[in-house]
Amino acid sequence: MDRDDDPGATGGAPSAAAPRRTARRATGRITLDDVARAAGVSAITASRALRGTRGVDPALTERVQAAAAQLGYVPDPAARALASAHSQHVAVLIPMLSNTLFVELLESVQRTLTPAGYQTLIGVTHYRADEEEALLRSYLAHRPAGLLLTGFDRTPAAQALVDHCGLPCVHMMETREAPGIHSVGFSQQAAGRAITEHLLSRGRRRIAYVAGQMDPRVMQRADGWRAALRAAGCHDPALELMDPAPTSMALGGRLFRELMARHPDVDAIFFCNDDLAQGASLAALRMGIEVPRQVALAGFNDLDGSDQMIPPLTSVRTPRAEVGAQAASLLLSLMRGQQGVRATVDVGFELVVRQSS
Amino acid sequence: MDRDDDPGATGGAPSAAAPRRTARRATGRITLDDVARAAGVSAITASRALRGTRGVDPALTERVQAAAAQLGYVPDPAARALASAHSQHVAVLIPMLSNTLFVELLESVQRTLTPAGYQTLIGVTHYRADEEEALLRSYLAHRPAGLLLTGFDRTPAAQALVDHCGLPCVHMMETREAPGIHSVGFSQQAAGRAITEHLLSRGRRRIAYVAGQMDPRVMQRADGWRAALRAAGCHDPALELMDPAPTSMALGGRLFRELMARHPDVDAIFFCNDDLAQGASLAALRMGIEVPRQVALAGFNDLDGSDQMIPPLTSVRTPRAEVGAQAASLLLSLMRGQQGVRATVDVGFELVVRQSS
DNA sequence: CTGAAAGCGCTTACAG
DNA sequence: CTGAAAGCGCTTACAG
Repeated sequence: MDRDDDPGATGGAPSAAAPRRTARRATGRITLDDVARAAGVSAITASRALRGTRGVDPALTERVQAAAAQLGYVPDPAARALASAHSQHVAVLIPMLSNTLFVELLESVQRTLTPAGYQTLIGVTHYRADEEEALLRSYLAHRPAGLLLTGFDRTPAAQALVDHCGLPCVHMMETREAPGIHSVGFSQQAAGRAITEHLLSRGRRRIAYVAGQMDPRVMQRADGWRAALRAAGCHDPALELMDPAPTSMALGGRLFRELMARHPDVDAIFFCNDDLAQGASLAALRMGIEVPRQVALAGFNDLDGSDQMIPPLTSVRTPRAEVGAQAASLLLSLMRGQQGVRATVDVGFELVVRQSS
Repeated sequence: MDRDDDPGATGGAPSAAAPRRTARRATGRITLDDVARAAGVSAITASRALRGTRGVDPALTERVQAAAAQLGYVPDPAARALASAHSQHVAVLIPMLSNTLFVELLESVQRTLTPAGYQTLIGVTHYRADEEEALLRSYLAHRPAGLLLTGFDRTPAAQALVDHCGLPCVHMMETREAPGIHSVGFSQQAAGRAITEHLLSRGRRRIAYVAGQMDPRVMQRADGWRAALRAAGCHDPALELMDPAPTSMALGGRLFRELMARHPDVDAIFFCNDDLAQGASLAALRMGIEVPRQVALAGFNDLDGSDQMIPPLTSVRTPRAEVGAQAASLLLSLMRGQQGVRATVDVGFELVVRQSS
């Protein structure tokens, strides 16, 4: 029996046989109660039907879904997080967005996580341990369902937060075999070594390493460069040129000029990132330094434009999209409590030899 | 009197003179109640003290803050959002992160919003109206405190969501004078016109417009280009070359070759974004086409590397950091309910004339 | 200036 | 397979 004069009825909410339990909330928001009432079930059944919990009568599920759709019901993430102690957020911490590498990584992560119903909280650390710690603290308060971190280097406090939060966590870009640690990446050291060995195979002996940013992975590539040169008996520490500034084409040009002025006998340069190598390539062109005749150039990450340089740049293609996709799906498995997932995924890398070397 | 055998006491919570009202929560989380108890005040007073609501005894405020610090209390954003109907989130919707323009815009937004206690929810729309609408719907469910949108073009449904959510909203990158609308940007049309007039002033008459992405602002720049050429009596619609693909150096090279093959008499090109112009510059170099003698090149946004090109590229410097900072502080004013804020802020643009034109 | 009560909108055990 | 009760951790009125 429908009482149209019911003072609690504010508008044409579809009234099923179910009794009106409360008047429309003060906020005006359409709630689970509204849906349950419209479907003629209890709130908890509506909740289960909407979340796809198994063990609900299919007929009821259908009725609830129809009611939700008709009312335009959108679950309140805050209420859900408060009640269940977990949000549908995944916190993703990356060092910098101005390096397109991380933009591609992020896009790939989202392509996997979004369809699975998770929302990414993007945090940019600017390569600063203190910023990462602050972000972690703030994001953890939001009770995310999982964590996606870049690399392994962080403050002890940040590490403690990660260790004690009890949340599934996957590390990206580097790999590390350790109990309870999940990671997707490749060996930065091996990649640095491989490109240096390529330059050695071209007969180069005075091979420099030029880097910006100096983050952990840049240092690991330096290790690879050093190891290859030591093995070949031609390592010269003076040919290591590092600058803490973020990488850019402008910085690449500047460091190239600096290096060539100081060591005119350098016959090859390995840059920690392609933007540096691109800037160097243009500087060489301006300075009349022939590439690769006088000096061979090699970059890292194979970014947009490297194949457009004159001559086209040799680089290392790093599968960041693959890293993002695999890290995200590994995290999904962990968040779903699946057993027997792989702890470490090495996606490898690929030398892209072009005319600059 | 402290009863150490109290079965509700699970662990060494600092027990002040205040009575234990409830046992420690099942979740183990440190709550406002814990802080209030430790400080010997009620939960609501602790809440007010921590939020800085005026009208709390300074002595109490100090005691509460000390207790919170000592216990390592972190407010629960979900509970706060649920109770107050507003989170400390600001949803920021941008089209793409692979265009560094938006990365810089975003960084600038965060530099203003983060210190003010707001957290940015970054949403990337990929220039797709349907993705923007979905993001809006999802973010609105999180009850953000404010909205930062890129431009004005969206689906009617998305527009309705923005209109009816009643949330403060600032539009970025473009400006529009309309009642109730807040925007920070500059005239894309005027910028397109200015750079074209510059090329005209150099004596060029066969001036092409080459663009990728074809988003609304790219089209507005096209309008400016068209207007300038019409005014000069030398507009040729055949010299408008647009491609829906995202801009990149590779695309710039391809479009340049295509244009020069089809219209060898072109004597200047205005590119909608610098990455296209950079790719074209390198293509010209490879093809032996002299810049600017045979064809002048001009880009847009003055991105990293444009001053490294051979010759250095003429461009339009767009103050995206300024846009981000001003948009964020305008939004802050609106969220704080301040009256008499400026509805429209035009931050202008600047021609950067280098040797390519 | 301070507090007791109610409620925000969900989900988690616990019953049946 | 379904539901009534309690509770998640805060803040909003409403009193005093």
